[in-house]
Amino acid sequence: MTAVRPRTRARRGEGSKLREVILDTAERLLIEARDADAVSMRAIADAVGVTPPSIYLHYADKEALIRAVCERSFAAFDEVVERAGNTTDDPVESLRRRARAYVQFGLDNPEQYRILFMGKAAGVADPIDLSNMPGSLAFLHLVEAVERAIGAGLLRPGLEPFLVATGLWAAAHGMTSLLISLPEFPWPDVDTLVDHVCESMTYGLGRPDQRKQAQP
Amino acid sequence: MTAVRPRTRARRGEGSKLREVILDTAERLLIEARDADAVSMRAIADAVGVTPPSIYLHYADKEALIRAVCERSFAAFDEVVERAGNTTDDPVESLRRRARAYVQFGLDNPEQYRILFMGKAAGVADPIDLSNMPGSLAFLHLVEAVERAIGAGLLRPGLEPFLVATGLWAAAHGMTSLLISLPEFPWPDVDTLVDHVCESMTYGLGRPDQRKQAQP
DNA sequence: CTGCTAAGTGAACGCCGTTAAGTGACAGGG
DNA sequence: CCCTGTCACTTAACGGCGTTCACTTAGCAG
Repeated sequence: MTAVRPRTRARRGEGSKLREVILDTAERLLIEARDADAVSMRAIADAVGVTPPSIYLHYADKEALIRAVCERSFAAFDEVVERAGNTTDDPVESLRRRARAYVQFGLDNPEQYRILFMGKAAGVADPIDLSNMPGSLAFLHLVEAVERAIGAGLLRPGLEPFLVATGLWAAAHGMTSLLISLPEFPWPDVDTLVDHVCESMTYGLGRPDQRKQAQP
Repeated sequence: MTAVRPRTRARRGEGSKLREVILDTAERLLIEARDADAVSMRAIADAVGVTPPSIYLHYADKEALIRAVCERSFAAFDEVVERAGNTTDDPVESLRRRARAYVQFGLDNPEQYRILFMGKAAGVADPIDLSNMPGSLAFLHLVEAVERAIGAGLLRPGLEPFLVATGLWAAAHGMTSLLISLPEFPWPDVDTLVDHVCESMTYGLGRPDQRKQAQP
């Protein structure tokens, strides 16, 4: 019962203003409910002050609306991570700051993160367009950051940047994902965890003197 | 249309046999649909050969039934990972084999994994009982495996086994989770990825000579 | 055979996402 | 000033969902 039909009809040619209002409202309800299934089209329509079919004038279906919400939330994702990475000149420290920013951003937008990165796989019928995903650009920038670290001689030469970036992404995502889905686990402090994992991946958990072989 | 009411009423005292039949059927439909939402109680009842209310004689609600399916699928999880870890005497190699087994088990039971480890956080009202989760025992065993590796002098002394185990878990989960949710990403071969991440976490991505400091 | 009770069924409730058809207001032309 | 087209929306409904309640039927003990 947030706003029950106070809305006045839009003027001619301004029908698409409703699109924005719906998006804002859906985002608010999604954040409040922390669960897309618990946000019904009817509830969104009610909160906007409109009837349910009006939503379909602007969004094909519920999934499209929810995805629009998530994509807008994550529009700033790449930029935030990039900015965090650019606060230092040390390419390895930069990677650590990127990881921190990644995890924090996910935790700040948990349901959106869950829908975008932890949802059910798209069917073979309508596969996700990876290139349009908000995270794609961020991943490309991560690959570049890895290349800089290798180029600076701080990571082992010969490492494949793509493979390294994929591994770093998986590690950051793993922390984010588990923190979102299993909050009752006795997690250490988030930054402690992120720093530990970055430290592990940079310097290794193994004793240097026990090192068997360093692959190229 | 898999089996439309061929079922004969159970004998007296054997009502709980239906419980197992429902569980088997729900598991089958869940695997087929790869999506719990797409498996309706009515569809399960139909496939069993029974009416929907009968399910509620054995399971409180749909969530309880689906969770029962997932928990049964993951009953063998800890054992599988342990067995994989016990195929070598080298404690570090053992960790790598555990990671491989973890990821593979998740990929073999993707929807169950997604529900158990990538679901929405339980509300504050009814928090998940972590100690009863199938993964809890596996995590404890992972902590022990880490302790053995430290005890054998293969990992840096002074490392906190719990923190290390949490980081390894996050890394393994991150790969599993992303592989499940974003199959259209150009993933490297799964074992290549797992091995790379394990290698990174063991020996580090950094050049040994560039090492700054080794935290205790 | 009778009666008890376990093992189900039938029918309904209120919700959901979605669609087809209808309506009313407003801008522009005559 | 009124007519008319069309844009912005509503009304009403469909089929499906999880779930509940009242009811019935079938197997067994006595």
